[in-house]
Amino acid sequence: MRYSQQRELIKEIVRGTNCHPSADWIFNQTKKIIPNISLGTVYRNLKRLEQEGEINAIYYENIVRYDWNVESHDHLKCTECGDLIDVRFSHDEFKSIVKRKYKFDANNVEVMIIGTCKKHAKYRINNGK
Amino acid sequence: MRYSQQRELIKEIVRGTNCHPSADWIFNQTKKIIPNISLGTVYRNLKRLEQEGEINAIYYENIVRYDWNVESHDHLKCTECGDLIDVRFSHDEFKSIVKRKYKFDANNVEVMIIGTCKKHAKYRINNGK
DNA sequence: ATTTAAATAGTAATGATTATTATTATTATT
DNA sequence: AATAATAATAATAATCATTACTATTTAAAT
Repeated sequence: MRYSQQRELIKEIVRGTNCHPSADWIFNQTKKIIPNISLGTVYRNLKRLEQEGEINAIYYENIVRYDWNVESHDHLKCTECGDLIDVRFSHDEFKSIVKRKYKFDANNVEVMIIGTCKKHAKYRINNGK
Repeated sequence: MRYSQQRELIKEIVRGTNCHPSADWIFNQTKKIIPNISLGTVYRNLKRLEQEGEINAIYYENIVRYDWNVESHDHLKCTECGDLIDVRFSHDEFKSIVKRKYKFDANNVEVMIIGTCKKHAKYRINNGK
């Protein structure tokens, strides 16, 4: 694959944040460095970087978000602030269950846990118990 | 909520299939019974039925699919044929882990297992072992 | 039967993503 | 280093899923 400074920048931006950004967010960041970069270029390169395993794509609620973390991992999604939090579970048990019960060959397991993160536990009482 | 035959039909169609249909598929089915039904009506009612817990919405890969099964359950997605297969796991362990380690209050856990279903296991050798 | 407001049909608008195409830039070749 | 070949880009149009709008219809209360 041929070098392009656009692709390098996009990769750098995804790797430089923990916010699991959308294509549009990444586009806005790249524009600060390359003002006339095209949105299509961002989409095309994100797709390619994902196919090559350089970055990870997360599908949830009709928007693709990207993640520098290409290791197998899962996410907590906070319904209050929208944040995605990385979390790591073992999927081996799931894989063996579906293999045994459904003859299904699992390549990948994606777990999304929906709830509220600790930032919003406003009225939690900690009385030392 | 006021009765409407459109909503009843939509509910019936979702409950009558195991194919985890999209809004568009449901729209095409309803048109066979109510030819001038509007796509917007289908979307509006699907959203409402979901909010009332009458049907379930599944978010994956930029398209919402619907499911009559409102019990907590998970899915296997076959990359060969696109089929979604229902499967049931306990999520209690996940919930307690994220509560303990991240102070995250989980309402819901969604597991999507990506792989190939038994229909495509063409070259599997069963030599009796 | 008449009234009232919720639901609809039809259509336009939106938002995310993909496709198209003429131009530009990287890399290989002379 | 200049030239040629072609991959990648910018700019724009198109597409697809979904939502918003509005005049009309319809369920249900009076």
